[in-house]
Amino acid sequence: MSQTPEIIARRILDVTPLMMRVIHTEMRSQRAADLTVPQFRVLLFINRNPGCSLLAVARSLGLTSPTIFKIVDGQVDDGLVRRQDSSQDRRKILLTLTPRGQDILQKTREGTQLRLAEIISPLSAPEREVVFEALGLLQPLFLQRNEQEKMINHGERES
Amino acid sequence: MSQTPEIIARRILDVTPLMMRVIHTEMRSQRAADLTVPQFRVLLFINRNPGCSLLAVARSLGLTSPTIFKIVDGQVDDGLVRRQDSSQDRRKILLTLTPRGQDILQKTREGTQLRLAEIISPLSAPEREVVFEALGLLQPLFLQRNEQEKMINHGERES
DNA sequence: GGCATATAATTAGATTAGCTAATTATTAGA
DNA sequence: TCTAATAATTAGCTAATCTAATTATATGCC
Repeated sequence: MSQTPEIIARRILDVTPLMMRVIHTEMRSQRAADLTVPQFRVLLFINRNPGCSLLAVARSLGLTSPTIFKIVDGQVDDGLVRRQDSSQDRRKILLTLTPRGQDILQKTREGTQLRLAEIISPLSAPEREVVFEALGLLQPLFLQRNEQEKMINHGERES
Repeated sequence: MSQTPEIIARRILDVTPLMMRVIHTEMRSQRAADLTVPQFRVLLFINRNPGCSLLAVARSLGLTSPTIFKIVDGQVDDGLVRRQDSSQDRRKILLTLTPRGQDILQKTREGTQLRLAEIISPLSAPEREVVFEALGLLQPLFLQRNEQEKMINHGERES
């Protein structure tokens, strides 16, 4: 018998905050790096998009520029991110990771991934298959949803 | 071919913050109720376990008692939760929802669940089955992990 | 029965993340 | 050129989270 979308939604609502909480905790316990989840996500984005603007980060994470500003500001102080003025458009800044930022990003990613891997290790191979497939199904749906919301908030601009 | 726990972990790390972000946004957009995610989860638990203690809420959500205390305190002020002394154990308090709390919980749950249901509506019935099963597999693992962490924290304070 | 210890709620104080609104500098356009 | 829009920033607020400490009560051991 098939589960309705409502039942699935209910379960998403139960489980997602729980997972998020654990991810938070695991990430903090990475002694070397000690990044929070938003900090980690900012580093990830800058790593994938070197030379991006602050606003680009904000849009991609679905947050506002003051929020990203604060996070990036702390990361510049910590020597993880470099902020340069743009010569093309002097209103903009260009964000890149410092070597230290790259290093810490990689360590945190590896560490947190390892802890999560431990947590899910009781799953059998077929069960892992199910989880993998499920997350693969959910990801594009939620990505798309985020995009839609940004459109609504910012009007219809292209990045 | 089987996915390794590391691959699954990576995917959890990609998808969970994304889902969380959408849940947050959807929940805030419920104009009638305007609950945050943690507030919502607290109400949910008290609704399922009327007369529970503060610590029971904290444990079940994987948070500390001061955190829950603050949330509940606000909800008592807002007339959503009732706090009574326990006659059996006078250290404890008994938490129940007020009618207003029940009402707001139901409205928010319906609203947010409906939005989530919309988001996942592109999934086919078998795909929904996969998602449902996957979340059912993950939930106990992450719940258990939360419990373990509390143990560890307690233990380290003594040593 | 009385003291040591454990447990439950709370308080205090700090940090991080998030928001909106306002400000400043710069670019673009009518 | 003067006005609009855009990018970064600042200011000031709220919420959620933590650890550490405090208070009240219960439990268990001698």
